[in-house]
Amino acid sequence: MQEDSGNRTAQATASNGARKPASGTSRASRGPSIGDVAKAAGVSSQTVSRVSNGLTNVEETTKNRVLDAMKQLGYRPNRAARALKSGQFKSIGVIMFTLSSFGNMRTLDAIATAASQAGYSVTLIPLHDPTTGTVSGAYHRLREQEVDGVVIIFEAHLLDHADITLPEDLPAVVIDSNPGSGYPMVDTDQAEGARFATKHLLDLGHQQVWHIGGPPSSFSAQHREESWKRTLEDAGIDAPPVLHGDWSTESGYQIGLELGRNPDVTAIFAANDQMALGAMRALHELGRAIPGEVSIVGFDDLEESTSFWPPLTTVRQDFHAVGRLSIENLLQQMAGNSPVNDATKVPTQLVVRKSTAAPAK
Amino acid sequence: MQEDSGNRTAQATASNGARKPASGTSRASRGPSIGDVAKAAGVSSQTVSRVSNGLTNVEETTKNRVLDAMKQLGYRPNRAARALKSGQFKSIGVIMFTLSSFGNMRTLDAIATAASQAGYSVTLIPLHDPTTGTVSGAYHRLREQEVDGVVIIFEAHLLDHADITLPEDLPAVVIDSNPGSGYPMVDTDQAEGARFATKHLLDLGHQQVWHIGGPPSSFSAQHREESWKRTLEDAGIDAPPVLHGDWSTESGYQIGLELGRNPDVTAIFAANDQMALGAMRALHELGRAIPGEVSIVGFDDLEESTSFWPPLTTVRQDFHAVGRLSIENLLQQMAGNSPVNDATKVPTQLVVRKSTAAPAK
DNA sequence: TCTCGCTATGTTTACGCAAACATCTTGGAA
DNA sequence: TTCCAAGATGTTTGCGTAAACATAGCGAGA
Repeated sequence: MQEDSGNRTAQATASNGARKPASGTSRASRGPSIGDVAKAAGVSSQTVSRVSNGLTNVEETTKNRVLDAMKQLGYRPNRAARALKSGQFKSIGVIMFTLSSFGNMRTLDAIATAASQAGYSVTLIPLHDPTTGTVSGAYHRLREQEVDGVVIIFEAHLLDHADITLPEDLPAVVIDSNPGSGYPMVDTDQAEGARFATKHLLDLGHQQVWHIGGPPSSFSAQHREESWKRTLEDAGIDAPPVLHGDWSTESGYQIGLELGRNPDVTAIFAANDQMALGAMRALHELGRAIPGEVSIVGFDDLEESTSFWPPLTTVRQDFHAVGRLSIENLLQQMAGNSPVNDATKVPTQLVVRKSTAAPAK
Repeated sequence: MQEDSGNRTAQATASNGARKPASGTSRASRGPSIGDVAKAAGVSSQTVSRVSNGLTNVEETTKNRVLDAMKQLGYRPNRAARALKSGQFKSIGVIMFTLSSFGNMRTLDAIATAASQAGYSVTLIPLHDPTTGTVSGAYHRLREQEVDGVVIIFEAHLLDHADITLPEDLPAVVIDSNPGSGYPMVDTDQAEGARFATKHLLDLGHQQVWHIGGPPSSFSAQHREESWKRTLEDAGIDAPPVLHGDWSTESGYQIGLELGRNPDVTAIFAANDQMALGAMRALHELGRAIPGEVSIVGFDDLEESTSFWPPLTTVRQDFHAVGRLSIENLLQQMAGNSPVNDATKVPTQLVVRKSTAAPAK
């Protein structure tokens, strides 16, 4: 029912096909070209091009004739040809080590939306092995793929290790990096969020706030930790030692076990919701009431966090804004505007639920 | 240092350039072309092409000379030109309505990995508004973007509504659809997973298993529900009415409240982990012990599920395999092999944790 | 009436690459 | 020694598009 319709245009290819798929060139039954449309409409190909690009200097009737021909033939401009001619690819690359984190995913979602609204497609460049070799491979691939700009989503220490150098004329935006990276940066205001969380616990009357940190190699984690520490110090409190997890619930669980055994611990700020969840599990197992004996605050605001037991007080990140602003910045750069070198910070929001309360006296 | 090298070939363009960045064509300071490399190496461009494509019939010394020249000039092949010439784009499109679901994101991750290993890039086609217009817009964009194949990740009823018709010669694979869609399908073996979950509860001694279903429009949800029902019937049990959520924790919570008030309910199978989580929260609030009074099983196995309170017994989906197999199928099709019309089912695995136990007598 | 100047349209060309074909070299068989 | 086969390399060509450059047509002002 759908296999005998192949004889539409060409006779140049009339004799091949039947044999075997050959090297791989065969199946590209190309669609109608600008020339086919021109022939059908009885105009020159240049006129078709003008219509296709929305130029105004085409007479109404001619234009309609061309449009009809396009529709009839199902014409679609060939991006490859366009890119070759114009040197632009209308594509934005996203370099990332993993999609599997909640934040990255949401950010990517926003990036894809914003990019597609601006007429750009998004090409994924996954990097799974953070070694020099792999990253430079990705760099190469980037060049090959000829994107017009890139968004780099990963923790900047990997960037450093990787010794990645993007083509100097390639617009780039970095997410979750340090400000000194040389690229414009867009990120959640980590410091603000951590301050909100810490202050919330302090305001409830806790004398001390313990911290479950993210991996020290992560700039997000560093910023949250620094801000937590500074907030305590501003309140005249010496910060207790930090226990570092790796963002996973499991690491949060282990650290929660440790903290939970210490009766002095009444307030915990975890660097993300998953570690907070793990810690809550540990506290449950130890029989420590939340928030009766121990209060806990997370960071991220996962969709699930509202249904954790108890529902988790946390800091909401606006990943959507991060993604959107990244693209805006990138588009600016691509438009040739001065390289925007500032660090855009996206505000956070404290979401108070049931995992925090005043300490028992 | 790199701005006075423009007199390379033409004189037709000799006088432009200096003025202003103009419309937007400017910044594409194109890299070296195959011709530049050829000149530098003192060979013909065709020889460079041969080296670039790994053809064997080039003498070792020549090859090295070309390679050196490539490295020195930082040459990278231009994909657009290659695509234009060959009719292939070395790119796979992924059509999806939302990235924000756990499964989709894991699947996408696997797709990106598998595709890049095969030398393909991945282009995202986000669809946020499931109306006919939007989808057909996406279809058009697809054509424009000239991908060599597409993976469609969304619930198939949207496909139906959208009345999407992919170009008939465009290889496609559908995930989470019904087998009759006309496209090869790859999906988790939903029926098996639901059977595992239901049977697990039955085996523990529960006389009845209630079900929190996903939205009826989702094929995954349908399959899970059907299989749950069949499993009960095979055990000689009449299935109770199904309560349908929308996959969210909130909907699980609402349904959990309802089920929890019914003292007859001792075993629940939720169609995903998030609804299971919501239901558990409801049960906690109602003071019903898990698993003492009520056992509950989820579906998905989120990373977090192991730290839910109590840790959730659930059915693990192998999203990675789904993604990988999709790409494998697509590559097969693109290689011109017979259209693989079967439905590939990826096995599931029951992960028993602490949310299930034998019913109290 | 003629010419200038604008708009609508057509023609040529090059973007970078790689098939297809042409040519040159080399070594071995007759 | 002559000639040919096979491999190495060069030349031509066209993929689809859109700038750059022609040309044709038509109205307005002198």
